[in-house]
Amino acid sequence: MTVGNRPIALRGAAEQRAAELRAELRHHDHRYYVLDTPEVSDAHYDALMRELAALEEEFPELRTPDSPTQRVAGMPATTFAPVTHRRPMLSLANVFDDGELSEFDERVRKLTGEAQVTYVCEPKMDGLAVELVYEKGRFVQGSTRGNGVVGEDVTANLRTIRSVPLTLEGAGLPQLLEVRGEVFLRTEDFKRLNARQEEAGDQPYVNPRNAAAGALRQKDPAVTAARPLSISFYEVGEVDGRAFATHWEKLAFLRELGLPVNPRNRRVEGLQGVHDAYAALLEDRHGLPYEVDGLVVKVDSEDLRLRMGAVSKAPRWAVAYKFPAEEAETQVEDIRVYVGRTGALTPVASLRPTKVGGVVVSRATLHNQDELKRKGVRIGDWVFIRRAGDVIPEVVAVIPSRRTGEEREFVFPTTCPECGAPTAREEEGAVIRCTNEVDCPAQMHQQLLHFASRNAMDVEGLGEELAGQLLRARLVRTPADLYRLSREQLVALERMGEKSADNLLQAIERSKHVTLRRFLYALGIRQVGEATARTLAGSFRDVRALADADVERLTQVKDVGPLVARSIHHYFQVPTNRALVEALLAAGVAPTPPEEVSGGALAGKTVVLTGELSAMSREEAKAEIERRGGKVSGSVSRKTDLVVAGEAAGSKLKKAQELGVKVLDEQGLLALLQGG
DNA sequence: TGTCCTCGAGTTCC
DNA sequence: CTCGAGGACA
Repeated sequence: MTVGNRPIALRGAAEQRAAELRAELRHHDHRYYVLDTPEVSDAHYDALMRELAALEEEFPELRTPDSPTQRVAGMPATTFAPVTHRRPMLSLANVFDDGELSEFDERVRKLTGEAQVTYVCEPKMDGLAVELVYEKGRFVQGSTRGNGVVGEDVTANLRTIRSVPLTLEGAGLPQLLEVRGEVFLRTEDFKRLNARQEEAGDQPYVNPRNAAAGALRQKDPAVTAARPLSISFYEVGEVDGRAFATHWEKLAFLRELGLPVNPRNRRVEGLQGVHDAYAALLEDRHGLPYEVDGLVVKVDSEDLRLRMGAVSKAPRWAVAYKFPAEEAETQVEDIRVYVGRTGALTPVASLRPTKVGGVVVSRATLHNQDELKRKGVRIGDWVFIRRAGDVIPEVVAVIPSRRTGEEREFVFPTTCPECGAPTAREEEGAVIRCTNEVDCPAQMHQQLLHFASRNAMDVEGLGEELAGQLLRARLVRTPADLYRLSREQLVALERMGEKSADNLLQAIERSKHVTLRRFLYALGIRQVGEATARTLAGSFRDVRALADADVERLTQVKDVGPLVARSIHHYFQVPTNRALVEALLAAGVAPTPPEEVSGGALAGKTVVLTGELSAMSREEAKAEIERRGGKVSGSVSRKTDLVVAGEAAGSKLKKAQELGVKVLDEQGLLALLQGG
């Protein structure tokens, strides 16, 4: 027996799945709209909705009037007065890739009979849609979208938004004007708000949109006022005595009235124009001061819009082209502890591999014990993860409602997982360390890698894998042993040919000629990074002199305070460290003190490099600047004399412009280096 | 004493 | 890149 041409069993399964999906979607709607505490990401919600829509497409008899697919979204809360929109506030259909966008464009052209359509592209700000009503130019009522037909009266809260004009100016104001826009939190304001939440001991918000939703739904407008919401307008609803031929005209009208309109809106021609706008926005996405989750594409001509109309919940003439999700949820399969160069124990979550922000993420750091405790992550937990731009993936929050009771609390080890030595927490410090200063294999491994790294001794070819092999084969215990390696010993290692062995030996040999600053940095003394190593090299000019210096003498060095001084002094008090230095010197490592530079072209200047340089690497540029007496620093401040901005320079360039610091491009730098 | 500026350290993926 | 904290300086 079949229904239509499908076996009944299949239909039965579909029916059951549809019921499950509906129940789940309703649950999430409640969490999201009523409780303001969503427990799944938008991407997850979208996926459920799409699955349900697909099922209903295939089995139309399953499409019930109360299905979540049949209404816009959400439900009115009980705490605010209901407002019925004069015209329903529709939501937008989503597309997720080029193919789906092309289908949209094709549909538009077919329905309108046009060969090419003009579109308006607007950044889709991640916030909440609202409608504001102006009567004779006075702001009289504001409401949320709600379910699209009935929303909530949030007039008092909207009044607290500084960029919402309470009265409109200008000649020929309409008697009645409805405007629609998005309420959102700027990224900066979001961070500040969350910092305050945490200080007050409250749960931080997962993202700016939820924070904005929370702020808008405050019963006390004073609380809303303390949360600096922003607004951007993009549509006109009901309006008296004013007709618009295009959407672009409408946006201009809004702007003339003094209503904020996004300056990134673009009017483009055809599909290609939309593609370009999308690519450009995606590129700038993280430079914008607010979160954007896609591009809204609207047919510009009002006439064409009328001819196209709307389907049940969304207009046919517009679509939201979504960016790849930067948030996802996944399960914590395990929590492991890694031991770093300084012995710091770092808990890392092993995640079920999940695609987020375009890449598959399988690990995320939990930083330290405090962080772990604050987030309350347990093994087996479902968590929100987020990866914005090039930023390292992070666990944002646990999703408590997905707990089954099977989750295990993670117990921070009291002994080092690598060497078994007891672990200890430093006074006032957040990190827990392995107390074995001498022969913890993990620390030895990391120290060896650090010693050989590019900015230290620069032993090319000595990476993660090889360092491990050398240690395991007991060919190397300290960095000094590198200088005793023979060709025979190396060739005996797995995956090590004669050519590779020779290359490595050469690299090791080359590293004997090293500057004192690199040498000091390579030792891995705690609190001594590249910058401190440089000042120490200039001040002492000899390792043994540094090793013999007492705390008082060390403190006299610029940028060295009591803590750094004690750390250096302590390092040379440990006999094995002292022995290491002597062994290195005996092996032929000959650190050279820096040349005295005086009166170079950049003497005494602080320079910051940002962006991508093409003619030289960052390291080369740094060396050239230093040779002329300049100092290269990592962050821009008022004390910075010059910022060199290469290709695709980001936040540092912006900061330089804000502070009025002199900026040069790469050409400018080259000219300066040559001239000097 | 408080504020600003830097530096060190840790980290993920390709 | 970000966080936290050391160090300089007013």
